[in-house]
Amino acid sequence: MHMSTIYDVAELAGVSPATVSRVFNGTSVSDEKVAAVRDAAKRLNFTPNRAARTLRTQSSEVIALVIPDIENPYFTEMARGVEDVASKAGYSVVLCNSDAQLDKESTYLQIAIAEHMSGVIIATASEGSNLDPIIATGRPVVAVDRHTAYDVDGVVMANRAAGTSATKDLIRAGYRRIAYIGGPAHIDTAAERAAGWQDAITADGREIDDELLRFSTFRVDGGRAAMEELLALPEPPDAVVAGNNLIGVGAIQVLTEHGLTPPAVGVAVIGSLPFTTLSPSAVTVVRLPARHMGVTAANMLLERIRGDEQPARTVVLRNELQSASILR
Amino acid sequence: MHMSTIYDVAELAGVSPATVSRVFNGTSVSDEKVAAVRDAAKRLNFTPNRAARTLRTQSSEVIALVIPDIENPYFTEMARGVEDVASKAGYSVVLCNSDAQLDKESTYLQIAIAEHMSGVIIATASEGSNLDPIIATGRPVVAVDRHTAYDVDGVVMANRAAGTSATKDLIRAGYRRIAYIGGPAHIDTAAERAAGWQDAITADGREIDDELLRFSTFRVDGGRAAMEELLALPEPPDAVVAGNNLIGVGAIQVLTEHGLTPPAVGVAVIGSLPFTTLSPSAVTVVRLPARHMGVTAANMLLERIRGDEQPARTVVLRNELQSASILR
DNA sequence: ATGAAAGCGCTAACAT
DNA sequence: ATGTTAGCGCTTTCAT
Repeated sequence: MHMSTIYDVAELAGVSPATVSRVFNGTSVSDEKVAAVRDAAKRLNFTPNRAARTLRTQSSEVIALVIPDIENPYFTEMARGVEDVASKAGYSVVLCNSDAQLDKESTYLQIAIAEHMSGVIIATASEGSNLDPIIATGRPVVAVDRHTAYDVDGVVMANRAAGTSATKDLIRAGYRRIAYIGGPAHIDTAAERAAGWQDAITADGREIDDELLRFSTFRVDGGRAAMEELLALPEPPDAVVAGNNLIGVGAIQVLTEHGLTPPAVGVAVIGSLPFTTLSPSAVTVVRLPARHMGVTAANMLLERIRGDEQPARTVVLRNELQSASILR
Repeated sequence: MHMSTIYDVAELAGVSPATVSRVFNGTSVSDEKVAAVRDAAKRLNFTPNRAARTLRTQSSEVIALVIPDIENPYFTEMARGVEDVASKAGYSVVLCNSDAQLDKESTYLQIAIAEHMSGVIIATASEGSNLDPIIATGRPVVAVDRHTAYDVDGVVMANRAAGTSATKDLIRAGYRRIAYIGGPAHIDTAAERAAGWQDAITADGREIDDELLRFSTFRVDGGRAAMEELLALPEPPDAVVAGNNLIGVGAIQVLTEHGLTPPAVGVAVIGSLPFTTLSPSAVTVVRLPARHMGVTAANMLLERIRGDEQPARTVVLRNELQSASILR
C-alpha cells in the first residue's frame, strides 16, 4: 500500500539516496552497491515515482498523439506505427482523441504542456487548430496527415496524386460520369484529393460538373448521405471516388442497398477499405501507408527531442494504386 | 519558453502563492483577488504544473485504459464510452495498447502506478495477466470484456448466451452442420461463447463434432485460417459462428473468395461487423454493446475513486440478436 | 565512487 | 480570507 521511495531503498541497501538514483539512471556505481540496491528495490517492490522525476527534470518520456477519430482504422494503424517506434526508444505514447473538436484538442494540448510531455504528434482537427501554446513552450510538434499553418515538421500523403490516380483508374475502366465525395472542404486533405479528381477529369478532356463534387464528413454517415444525394440526381454518376476509407464504406453500403454493388457503379477509394469483405477485384483502392506515416512522424519527433535544430521539414509519402481493373 | 509558476502569478497579482493555488482549486478567495489572479495568470500564460501537483497530492486525474488490440473497433468503441464518461468527470484517459502481450501489459500497469494514475480499466491480455502490483497499490481496477482471477469489479458481455443465440438463429434458418471459430481457448470470452454454441447444438438434439470447433486468434487472419481449414474438411460445415467481429470478417472473406458468399454458407457473428458493406439480411449479428460497456466500467471506476468500498461487483451486459432471417 | 543538501512547483496544515 | 511554511520523491551540483 505504502509506496516505497529511494530513501527506503537506500536505507535497506545501506547507501545514500543519491546512489540509488544513480543505479536507476545508469551512472557509475560500484558493482556491489548496484547489487545491493537492486536487491533492496526488489524486496521493497520499489517503483520510481515519475511525478517526482518529471518535476525535477522538467521532462518526461511521454509523447502525445492527438487524432481526430479514434474509431477510424486509418488513424489507429498510424498510432501503431508511432507506438512501435516510441516504445523502442523508451517513450510511452498517450493517445488523445480530439473527436475533430477544437476545444477537446486544445485541452489535450494543454495537458501535454502541464504534464511536461516531450513532444506532440498531431493530426489537427481542422484549419482552425491552435498550436501556439504548445509551440510557445518550445516542445517539438510534428503534424501528420494534415497540413498546418505553423512552422513545424510534417508528414503527409500525396493527396492530390491519390485523387488523380483513383479517378484515372475509373476512367481507364470505362466509366464516364465520375463523382467525388470528400471530407469537409476546410480540411486540406479533402480539398487536395478533390483537386486531384478535377485534374484527372479535365485531363480526360471533360468538363467538371459541380453537382458531382460533394464535401461531406470523413465518416461512414457522410459517405452514405452524399451517395444518396448523388443517386437522386436527374443524371446520376456511373462511378464515384471516395475521399477516405469510411466515406468509401458508406458509399458502397448505399450502392449495395440500391442493387448497384460495384462494379455496377464504379468505386475508387482513397485509403484502404477496413475489414472489407468485398472481392478486391470490385473496387479500386489507393493504399495510404498509414503505419509508415506514424513511424516517420515518430522518428522525426524523436530527432527533435534529442536536440535536432534544422529547419522544419515536410515528408510526403507515396501511395500505391491497387487497381480493380487488373483483376477484371 | 520559460514556464511561469504560481509564484510568478502571485507576485504579479500581489497575493501569496497559496491564494493562487486556491483560485485554481476553487476554495474561498475574495472576488477581487480571484480577478487579479486570473488576470495575472492569463498575462503570464500560466499553466499549472501537473507533475508538481501529482507529487504533492499523490494522485492525478488520469485513468489508464489498457486494451489488447487498438485496431479492433470493438475496443475503440468501448474506449469512446470510457472517454465520454471520464472527461465529463474531469479525468483524462490514457489509452494503452498491450497488443495482447503480457510484458507490454505489465509495463503499462507499472507506468500507471509510477504516474499515480487514479485507476485502471483493463481488458486483460490473457488468463496469465498479473494485476497484483496495481492492486497492491490500492488503486481501483475494473476488468472489462474478460474475466479475471482477481477480486475486482468487472463488466462483461453475456458471452454464453451470445454463442447460443447466434447458433440457434442459424439452426432456425435451416442450417444443419454449424461450425464455431473462436479466439484463443485460454481467453474466457472465447471459451464461453463456444460453450454457448455447444449448448445450442445439443439442445437441437445433435452431436458435437469436434472438428467443427476451432480456436484461433481474435483477428482477421485467425478467422481466415480457420475458415480455410473448415472448408478443406471432408465434410465441410454449411454454416459458421464467428467468435468475434474480426473472425467474422476473415471467415466471410474466405467464403466470398470460394464463391460461398453468405447466405450460401450461413454466418453468424458475435459482435458487430465493423464497416461492413454486406447487406444486413445476409448475416446474423449478435450486437455487443461495447460503448455501453465502456460507460459502465468508467462509472464503476469513478465510484471507486470517490471512495466506494462495497464488495466487488460484476455487471453482465445483455446483447441483442439481429437475425438475418428476419429479412429473408 | 559516494554522500549531503538544495530545489523542481505545488498543496495543505497551521497561524493570523 | 489570506499568508507562511513544510514537504511530496526525485536528480544533481558540490564536496569529499
